[in-house]
Amino acid sequence: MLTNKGKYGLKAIVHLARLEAGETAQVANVAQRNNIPKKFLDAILLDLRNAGMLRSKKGPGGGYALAKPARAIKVGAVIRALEGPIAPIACASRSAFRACEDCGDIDTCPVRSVMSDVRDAIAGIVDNTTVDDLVQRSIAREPLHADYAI
Amino acid sequence: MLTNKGKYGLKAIVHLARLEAGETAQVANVAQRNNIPKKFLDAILLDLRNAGMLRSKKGPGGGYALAKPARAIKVGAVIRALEGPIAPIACASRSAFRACEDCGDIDTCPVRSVMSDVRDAIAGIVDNTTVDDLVQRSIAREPLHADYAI
DNA sequence: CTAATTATCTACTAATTTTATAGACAATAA
DNA sequence: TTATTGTCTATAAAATTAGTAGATAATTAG
Repeated sequence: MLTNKGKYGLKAIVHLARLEAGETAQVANVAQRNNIPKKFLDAILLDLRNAGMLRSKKGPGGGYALAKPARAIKVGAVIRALEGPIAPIACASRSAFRACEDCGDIDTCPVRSVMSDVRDAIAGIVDNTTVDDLVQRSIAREPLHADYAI
Repeated sequence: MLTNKGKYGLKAIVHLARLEAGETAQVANVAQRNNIPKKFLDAILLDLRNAGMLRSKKGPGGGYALAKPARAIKVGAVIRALEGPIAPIACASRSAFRACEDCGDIDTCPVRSVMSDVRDAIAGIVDNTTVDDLVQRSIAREPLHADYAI
């Protein structure tokens, strides 16, 4: 499940990725443009900054910007930074494995088996989609850039 | 995310799928063998019964059994019955679509775009894996049936 | 230096969801 | 008729999510 935190974070990072090179955006602006509670976004952007995806600057004219090219930021990294492991269940996680307390034998557990497949399927998407991919798709779908307008 | 409810439900239905043809199992037994709180499992099996996957019989000698062959029950159906839609976010759900309140334009939303892909990836696994598949995998991984024992 | 601006940090609260539990009721078999 | 087993309603504890309040720190402009 993607919580509001993850959703807001993805929207915000796409917003930042669409800025001109060198430009920054302030939290208040990103929040307003994307209908995100400002205080909540404060905490979210801080997480993404601490994860190395954003850089920030205080004071007048300050704000946030990507710390690296949008094509170098995977959607999976954003989600993991904000929501933790992507596996549907801890025993199927690669980065944060933990056995269930109720589980007799992890090797024969049918739930773990299918949930590991699900984990891999999710990773196959989020770790092969970058923030730049999202920007390009958004642009491609905006009315003025639709196919029939070419 | 798979909650305990979904995990317990999957374990229980696999348990029932491993019974002899015509045999039933009582909730108390399924609960004990799988380390599931009995009262919680009561509610779970009821959900699966109401979804048409299980049949039940009251009284002495009663219990639960599959309502159809294990190969006709998809993991996705079990999860949906117990946890609702599989999409990570409502706007990416096919069965229970709902727009986000904060979303300006659903057609260009980058979050919805990638989460739709994730939804399809998850469905690709859970809707192509049956309860019988889980049973077969469990059996194949049990020590006495391991490859080296052939 | 001062004042305005903007990010950072800590602490807290409210709402929602998950994870159950209690106990009465209904059906069935011996 | 009694013991057994599923069914149903109501409730509560625990955990997670979603936010808010308010002080602090850094930077810029004047």
